[in-house]
This record gives sequence, structure tokens and C-alpha cells, in this order.
Amino acid sequence: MKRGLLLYIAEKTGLFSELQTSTTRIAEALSVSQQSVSRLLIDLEKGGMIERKVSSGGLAIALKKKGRDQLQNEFTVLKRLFHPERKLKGKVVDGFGEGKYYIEKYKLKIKEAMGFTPFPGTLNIKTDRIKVKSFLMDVDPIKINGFATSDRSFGSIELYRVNVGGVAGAIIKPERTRHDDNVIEVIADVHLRKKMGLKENNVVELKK
Amino acid sequence: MKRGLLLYIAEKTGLFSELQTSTTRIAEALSVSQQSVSRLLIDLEKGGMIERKVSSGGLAIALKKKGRDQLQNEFTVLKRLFHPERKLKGKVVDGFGEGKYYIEKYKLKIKEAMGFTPFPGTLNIKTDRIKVKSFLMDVDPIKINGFATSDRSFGSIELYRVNVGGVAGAIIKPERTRHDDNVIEVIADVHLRKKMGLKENNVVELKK
DNA sequence: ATTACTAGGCCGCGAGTAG
DNA sequence: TCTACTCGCGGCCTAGTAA
Repeated sequence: MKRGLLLYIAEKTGLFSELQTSTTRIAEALSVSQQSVSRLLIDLEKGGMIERKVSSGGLAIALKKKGRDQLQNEFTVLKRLFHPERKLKGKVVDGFGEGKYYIEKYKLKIKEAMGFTPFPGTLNIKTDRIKVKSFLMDVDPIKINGFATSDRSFGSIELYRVNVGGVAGAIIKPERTRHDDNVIEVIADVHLRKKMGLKENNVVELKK
Repeated sequence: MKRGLLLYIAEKTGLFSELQTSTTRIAEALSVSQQSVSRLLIDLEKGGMIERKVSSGGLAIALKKKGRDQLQNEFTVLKRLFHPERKLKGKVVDGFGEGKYYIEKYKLKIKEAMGFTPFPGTLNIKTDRIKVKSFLMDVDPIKINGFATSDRSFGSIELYRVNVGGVAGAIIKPERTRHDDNVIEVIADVHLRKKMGLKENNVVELKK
């Protein structure tokens, strides 16, 4: 609760200004009792987190350096955690030629969603499942819904825009993975492997 | 405490991987009892924050989406708070000619610290104390220590590199403010007012 | 070794109320 | 009105211990 109150003060003051308010008002905003707010404010003051001036009919509070630092430390920790990777490296691996078949099926929908007609085939890159998650954490995929032909049905896929060696492309993820999810498939409007002169085990770098 | 534990898991797993550990180990790291860790982990699991697999001789934990989202929300809040202003606007106001006198005294030291010889005079800009703090929050000032001549003593000053209309300069802050701290003084190696054709009340923009 | 139950104590919360 | 004290209750913690 103490932390919540400190954050509330930080937000209301924009870190630096002074906030004219009352314990009742804060209590309502945070859904705690007026008494608790009073007590917690005193605690925060004792801890050197805030400055607190009581006057008849209300109080003025402001963050002190220690309080700002406390929050900034938390921010630093979270920033390190959530700072998404800007690059993703992996090695070229051979696919099973499946990609070509599937891309043909989704071709029109991909064109519609991404603005380019995909080359019929995927560049398969072996990397690390966890790195992939961290790399894609901050981007929302473009989803293409599944559909059915007279023969069979095709599941939904997700596309994430990426840049491969200067070419705009996308990571394509089937909703139901066909293989090991340490391998990702990349599409573009050109034959990436040929254009970039890639062979098995060559290192490729993806950017966002 | 619950929050601390969630953060601990997030850090140890890098958000996505699985952590092999034991309640005792976590307890030591967080300075709480093994029993509390056990209970809190169960709570977090019930709340859908983590996944928890108990095996003989230890346990494996991983964050679930809800847990990551919780932390990311906190991150977003703090990010908004700590995202420093990139620009600072203010209006030109007249000084009292004092600046010229002082700059002369500190000239050599400023040259040494900043790499330019300051024009003898300051551009005084009226803005907002709080905006100034927010603008300067993420930069460390260059400090010039005070000194004394045979006549009198001069206090320490702090310099913050800024860009004014394309010119590299600095905000100069005396340790003991001579005037209203809603007014800041800017120096550069040219006569800013003349070079930029500024008159009283014109708006100026500072960048970092 | 482990995890996690039970029991008991402490601490924080809110209701009542004084100033 | 305001803040903040006292006090009783409940939830959270840890110690002991079973499995």
C-alpha cells in the first residue's frame, strides 16, 4: 500500500510539484481508509520519502529526492527487463520445402495484410525460443485467419514485420507450430536465400 | 512482498524462461522465510501470475502472461513519469547586467569545463521551475567549484549542456540562486540575443 | 534434501473519536 | 471540515514439523 501511495503522489505531482489535497481525497482514490492514508503519509515522511505540510483544512505534499530515487530505481529494474531486443540473430537451416506450399495458399491474404506478394518459400532460421519472445515482445502481430478449401483446412497465422538484410519481410508463425519453435520462418517479396547468398549455417540478423 | 517475489522471478527468468530453484534459495535471496516463499508462490499460482511445478528436491517456476502484464503495466506507469522532457520553452526576459560581471569571473573555468569561451553575458529565460527540473532530470551537471579573489568570494556553479537555436551552450545555475528560480540563465560562445534576433518576451526553445 | 501444513504472534488496517 | 490518536480485529509472517 505504501508503494501505491508513493506512486500516487508521484503521478499527481509530476515528481516535482507540490500537491494540495487531503487524506480523505487520497483515501477515496486509493480505496483505503482516511486513517491509513494519514498513517502512511507520516511513515513516508519519517522515511524521508516525502515532505508533508499540514495546515488547517488540508495538507500539501511533495516528493523528496529519496522518494523519487526509490521510484527511479524500480523504473531502472523494469526498464532492463522490458527493454526489448533490437536484433535477433540466428543460423540458416534447411526447411522441408513445406513453406513453399503453404505460402502459395496464404499468398493473397499476405499481400492484403502486408502490402507485398511473398516469394513462395520461407527462410528458416534457427535461434532461441526465448530470444524470439523477447525480440517480438513489443510488437503486435498481424493475424491472418484460417480458412478452408474443398480439400482441407488451413490454420490461422501471425505475421511480424521484420527487416532482413535491408529487405522488408515478416516472421510468419503458424498458430499450430509444425516444428520446433526454436526455428522461425521468414518471408519477403524476394528469394532471401538467393538474394543474400545464404547457405546453411550462415548467420542472419533480423531487425524490427 | 508478493510484488518483490514476482519481480525476483521476472529477473531470474528474463521474463520467459523457466527457473529451477527451491523455496529456501528464494527465501535467502529475499530475506523472508522459506514458509512464506512457499505460500506466496502458491498464491501467485492461484492468481494466474506464474506456473509452478513441484518435483522431488526442488521446483520450477515461470511467469505466465498475466504476471508479465502486471509488471509491464507498472513499467508503463513509471515510464510515463520518468520520460524526461526533450525541449524546454521559455520567454526572454531582461537581466540586470549582472551576468556579464559573473561570466567574466568564471570565464576560464567555463572554457576548461565546456570547451568554449563564454560570451560575457547571459540570456535570461523565464519558464517554469518544475519544467526545468523535469527537463534536466536525466543529465548530470558539470560543476565548477567556487573560488575567492582578494576582494570577495564566488560560489560554485553548475552547467548543463543545451542547444539554443542550433548553438551549443549551457544553462548556468549558481548554487545559491540570485533570483527567482523560474528564470534560467543560458550562456554560449556568441551573443545569443543578437545572433537570434531576440527581444524581450520572444519565445526560445532549449534542447538537450 | 525438499514442500507445505498448523499454530501462534505481530503488524497493519479501519472504526470511533478527540482536538 | 480537517488530521491523527487509540484500540480491536484480521491477515500475514515465521517456527515447528509432517510427508
